[in-house]
Amino acid sequence: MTETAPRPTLEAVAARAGVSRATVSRVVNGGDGVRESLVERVRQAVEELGYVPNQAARSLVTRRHDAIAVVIAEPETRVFADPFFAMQLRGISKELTAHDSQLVLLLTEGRADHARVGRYLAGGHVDGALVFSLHLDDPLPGLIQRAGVPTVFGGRPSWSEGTRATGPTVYVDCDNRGGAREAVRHLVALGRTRIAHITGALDQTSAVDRLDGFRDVMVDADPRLIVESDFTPGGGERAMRELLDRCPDVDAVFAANDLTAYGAMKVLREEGLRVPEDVAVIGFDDMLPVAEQTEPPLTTVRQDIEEMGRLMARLLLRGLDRRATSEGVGGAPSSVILPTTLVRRASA
Amino acid sequence: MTETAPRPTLEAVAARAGVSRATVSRVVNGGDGVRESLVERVRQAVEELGYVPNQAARSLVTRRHDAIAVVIAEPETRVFADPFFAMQLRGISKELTAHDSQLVLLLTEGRADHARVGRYLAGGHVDGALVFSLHLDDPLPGLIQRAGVPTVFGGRPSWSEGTRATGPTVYVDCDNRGGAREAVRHLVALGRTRIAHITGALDQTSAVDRLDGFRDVMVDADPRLIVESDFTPGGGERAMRELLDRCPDVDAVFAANDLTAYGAMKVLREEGLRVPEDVAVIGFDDMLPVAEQTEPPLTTVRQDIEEMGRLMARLLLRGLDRRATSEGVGGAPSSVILPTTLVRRASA
DNA sequence: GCGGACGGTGAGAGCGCTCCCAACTCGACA
DNA sequence: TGTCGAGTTGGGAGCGCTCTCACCGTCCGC
Repeated sequence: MTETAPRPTLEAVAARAGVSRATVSRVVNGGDGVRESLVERVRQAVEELGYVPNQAARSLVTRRHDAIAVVIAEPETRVFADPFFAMQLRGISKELTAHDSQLVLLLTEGRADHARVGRYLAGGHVDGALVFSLHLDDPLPGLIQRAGVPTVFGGRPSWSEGTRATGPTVYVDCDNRGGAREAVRHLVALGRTRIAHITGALDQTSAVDRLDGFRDVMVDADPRLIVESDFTPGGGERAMRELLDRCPDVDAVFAANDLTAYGAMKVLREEGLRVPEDVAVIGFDDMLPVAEQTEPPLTTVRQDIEEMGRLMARLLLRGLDRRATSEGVGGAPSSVILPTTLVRRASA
Repeated sequence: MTETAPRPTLEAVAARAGVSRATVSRVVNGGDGVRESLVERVRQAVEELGYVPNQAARSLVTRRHDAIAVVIAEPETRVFADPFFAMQLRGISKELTAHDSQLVLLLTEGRADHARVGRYLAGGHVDGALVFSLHLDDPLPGLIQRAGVPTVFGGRPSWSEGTRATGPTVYVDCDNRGGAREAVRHLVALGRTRIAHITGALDQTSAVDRLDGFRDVMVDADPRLIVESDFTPGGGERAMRELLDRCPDVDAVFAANDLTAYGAMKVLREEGLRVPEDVAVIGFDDMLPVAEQTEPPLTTVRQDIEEMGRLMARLLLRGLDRRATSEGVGGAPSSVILPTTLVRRASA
């Protein structure tokens, strides 16, 4: 347990370097407009005293924090089990690093956490927030809105159709519906007729949109061929069992994501059904560690998850810069929908 | 992109409630020693204005932040692929929530990140830090020490034998060496004679300690039976291949963790070797999602990872409270080594 | 040789909050 | 009736920093 020492202040550095506080501040923040010899002297004093600016004091006046919160409304167990988040974070992380901003990860699980995260955001610890994995009746957006923290959402929020009081909602998503359509059309093209869909968690728009895409193609699908699930491998297993139970004649499955497809394929194998001969399987996400490891390799809808993360961060940062400068340069950032592509491997 | 509104200050609330700033502050911080009627009036004013305290201003004077940083010195891809971290975070999270502190997760990957994280910690954003997954020549501890942030380490740091200038290092770890010994003894008891060890990343003390435990039992082990790896499934596969190549007569493997064991078993299966008949396998961690899913279920050394996380948080918080109050109450926290237990399943 | 422009520097206000201390109000008690 | 303390409340300093603005010397042009 390292012990704290009283930390030197600007004042101390100023005294040591024989200049004013203002000059030290200038040097610490870039050193523009300060004579070279003084810059050097101040730098040395900073070094000798081990001076580090007090962020609280700085933020108090600048109202900037050089930190961005990433809020994921899922319990740790799921966040860490799903490579999806890792990939988004990777993208975000890269972008923020380039902007010299710190990434602060906040996980929320349950009401109490929501309130705490709300307070954290409202308390002014960060300049903005990237919010993922919203659920339908999530109180989080409301809290964030009240907190007045600029936010970009990952995935289309449920209210995205309308406009909130505070202005347009900015989000980044992939073309869930279009991607789903393409996947199902592919199954149709393969001559499959009993095409099922294992949905994602339907309290999230991505799951709803993919389901809509499925229905776009299978206009009058047998309702028994649609099984609700939750984006997890375990959920995929349960759903597949139920599906086989209801419709033993199913010959294709479009799973809401790769993890679900993985679980489904596990059950198919256990039941002695061959993929793709007996049942063709398509996933969604193209999560490489999953999709390439399945037996057989998974046909899936690719979305560039890392790029989504990067884009979210970029939109947020651009929005922040915009308001910091002359408010209006370059136009307000708006939502982005990224395209998807069907990746054909062996499972369908 | 939600827009910011100018946020009300204490002053504004005070004016609205017709009291002084000091009184509002008292109410906001618990309301002790304020007449009930005033408390009510202030509460209402707070509500009406949507007042939220400015943390920067508060921290500036209290020097507290009610936030703890968790620093993991691994790239996102690994952090999110390894359930180990998820379980620790779960424990930490529970403990911090109970203490009403916010968990701030910082991942560092590479030099640049280290510097940024160092600055973040030194900048006084958090009250303390929990640091994981240190590597041998990590500059992080040095930076943290300079930052003067109270820290508890997860896993024994390499310098733990000595004492640093700033006082004793506090860490939480499990009995890696003892656990390893027990595992290997079990293999010996099973009558195995060609017992191999696939190590973890040897720039981490946990891997070194487990290797030492292996050697404690296999005093004059054939050096070819020790293969270096890196705690990942892929690494386990590669190591197992190399091992089979070097010593086709191997009849038992003690893997440095469950993920490695998983990779090794995959290779054994591919090579047509039966577990445990031909080769017995033992892992380390008892990571349930992995250990129970393998074919056959994995015999392994259990450590209570979640408890480790909880304990780390508790030690840190206790240390912080101690210094906040009369400095010395209850004695300085010291490191804790948790016991391990061998969990016998089918693989050995 | 003088006024003005200009780069460099310091003084000081103030960000929003906490907390010490003085002041003020009562009721109790002598 | 005067005094005292307990219980409340407000005033004001100050946390460490940034940023405006006034000031000071220099150097240029006329």
